[in-house]
Amino acid sequence: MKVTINDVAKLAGVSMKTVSRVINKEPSVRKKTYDLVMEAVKELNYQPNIAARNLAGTSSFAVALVYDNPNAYYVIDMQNGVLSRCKDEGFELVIHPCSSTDDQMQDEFKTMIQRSRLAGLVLTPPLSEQQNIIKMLDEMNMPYVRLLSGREEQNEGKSNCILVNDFAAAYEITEHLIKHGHKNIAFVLGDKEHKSTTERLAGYQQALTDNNISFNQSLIFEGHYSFESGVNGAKHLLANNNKLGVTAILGGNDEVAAGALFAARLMNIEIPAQLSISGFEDSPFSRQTWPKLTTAHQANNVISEHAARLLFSKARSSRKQEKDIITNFTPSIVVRESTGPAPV
Amino acid sequence: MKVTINDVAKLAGVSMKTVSRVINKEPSVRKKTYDLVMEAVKELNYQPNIAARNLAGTSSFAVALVYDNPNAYYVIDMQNGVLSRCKDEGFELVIHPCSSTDDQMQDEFKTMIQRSRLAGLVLTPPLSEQQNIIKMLDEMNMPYVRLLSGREEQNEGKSNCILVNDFAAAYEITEHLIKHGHKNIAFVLGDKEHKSTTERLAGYQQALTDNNISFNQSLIFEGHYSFESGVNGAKHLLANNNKLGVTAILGGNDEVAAGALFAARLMNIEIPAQLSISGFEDSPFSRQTWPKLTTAHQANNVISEHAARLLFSKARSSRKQEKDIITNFTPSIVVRESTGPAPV
DNA sequence: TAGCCAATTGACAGCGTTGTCATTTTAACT
DNA sequence: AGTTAAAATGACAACGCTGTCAATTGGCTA
Repeated sequence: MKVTINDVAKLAGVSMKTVSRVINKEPSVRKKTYDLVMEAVKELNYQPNIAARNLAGTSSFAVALVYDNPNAYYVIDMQNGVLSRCKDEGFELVIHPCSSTDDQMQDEFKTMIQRSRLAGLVLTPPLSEQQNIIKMLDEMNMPYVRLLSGREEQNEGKSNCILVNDFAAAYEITEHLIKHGHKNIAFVLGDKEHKSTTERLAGYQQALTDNNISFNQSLIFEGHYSFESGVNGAKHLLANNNKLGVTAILGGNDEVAAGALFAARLMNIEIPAQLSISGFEDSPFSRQTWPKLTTAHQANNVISEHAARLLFSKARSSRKQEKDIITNFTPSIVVRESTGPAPV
Repeated sequence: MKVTINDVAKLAGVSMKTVSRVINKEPSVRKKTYDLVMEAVKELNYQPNIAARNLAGTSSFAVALVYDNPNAYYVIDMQNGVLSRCKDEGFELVIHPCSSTDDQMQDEFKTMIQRSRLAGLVLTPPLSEQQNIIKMLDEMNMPYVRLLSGREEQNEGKSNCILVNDFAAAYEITEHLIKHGHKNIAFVLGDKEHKSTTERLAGYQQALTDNNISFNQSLIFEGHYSFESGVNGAKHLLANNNKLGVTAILGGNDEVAAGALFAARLMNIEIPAQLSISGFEDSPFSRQTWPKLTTAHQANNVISEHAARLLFSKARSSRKQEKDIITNFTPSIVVRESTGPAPV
């Protein structure tokens, strides 16, 4: 029942170590030997024992995904992306949800790392922005990859980051609206603690500036990344029979946009005839509203898969200090039914 | 940096094996010795090495959660529930999303099991209903716990199941509506392949029967567990200026209900004044609609935690064949703003 | 053909824990 | 105090693999 590396070695007529070399894709194995071993592996349907590999080897075969995010869609995408890479590379995935506001979090985090003997970690926002965490990992000499909201050109002192260019996404969406004749474009922001919020706001402002539209603070609603916040924000912005003359609303993310959409409906405002609404992230949420949301597609599963790939390469070549790698992802706008020409 | 069981043993002045006994909460360790060891453990901040435990021990310290469910909220709840138990018990969690329709699924599944050397698995619907999977696990003699939709009294040939009583939930919601004067209660069903769908329908029918309301097939819309299906279902049921005289709609789950809600709004139907709507599951979804949905609360994180607990106890006492344990969870109705008295 | 270096392969110890079984200690009896 | 069984503890091998380093092989030059 249980097939060990020794069984394979015997069948192939080589030593255990050679089988090990083949399994681990080490160089300096003759092609002929390689084939011989692989044949035996297939014949016996040999499955390497992860525990033994972790124990014996100097490096481990597990990575952790750390998150503190209430958005289930986001988390699932992240997991699936990392997981698909893990499968290919024979790694295990340890998921570690946590609360960044919890005092004990850091200790617990450390415990988890020590227990699991990780090859590395993937950090998602907002944890990826937390300096104490980064510092701890550096001290432990533990490889990690961070997912951050940011622009490539701003990369100062950052290393091993995957940047999501929320600035560009917001710019593009705003420009899309401007091209459709919108001038009074409101924005229901997400949590201000999140870098993505400030980046999206900045992109929005830049687009206005580049199109000679002056920024109007009263069109900005400081909210949260939630449906309710979208409802409240839209209600506020459209108050008094739309005194402000808002013709478009950017939602901080899709949930916020969905909330805004709902509030507008309650006020008997036609979407997109009377009001355009857009979100960010292209979560399933944006397809569960009606009309469907124009949003900025952010391929979280692709991004997380990339993060995992980066982490693996980093973990493997731990001796030669790789250059600090930065990868840039720019969401692309997806135009659906919730945006249209500005009403005349 | 790295603290082993040997370090603890030396500090405590006992053998490694005794430390091992303490760590594993084995009996036959004197209280005094126990305290001594625990003190040393704390002083050194000793963390047992999972890989070594898995390798050396006869049983392993990892369980898998297997799912094939597009509902992100559901999956996250399941994960968190199992995970919290894992943390307490020092187990690792391996997550295994898969596609039950995929041909290769079963092979891949088997590979995963062999690689990970699991203590057991938690199976969620619809995989938990698939006989080929169950059979395979039985043949492999691999412990598992199944989450199923069903009623305790129906338990035939089932073992180690956690039953969610969707029948009772539907009954309760239907009765709630009947008590509020509703007679023409429509139902937008979920996927008919899911046991939960037939169970919910049966509960609905029983409640009608018990209250002398005849079942009307035209009030049933066979849909899917999706927002869009809810929209379509409601449109269909309320067509022709509500020819059928529907005063309430049950959504197959919260997503479906949210869709129905949206469709109703589009038709300028006031909720709940003119139409009551309810869902199932009490996912965050039900709080992201407006008005918030009346639904049947199903504590998935509690359920999954319970499943994990059951699995651990099963995995530990593998020799004595425990009696086939069945646990029953009955969702409880949560009345929010989407239901009210029937219009007169 | 011998000689030499690099490429390839193998022998063996050891990773940190637990299972087995032997040994010691304790408690409970004569 | 002496005996005995039970409880508590310890010594040591083993889990399945990889790192180290030594041994072997092959290819090439002289």
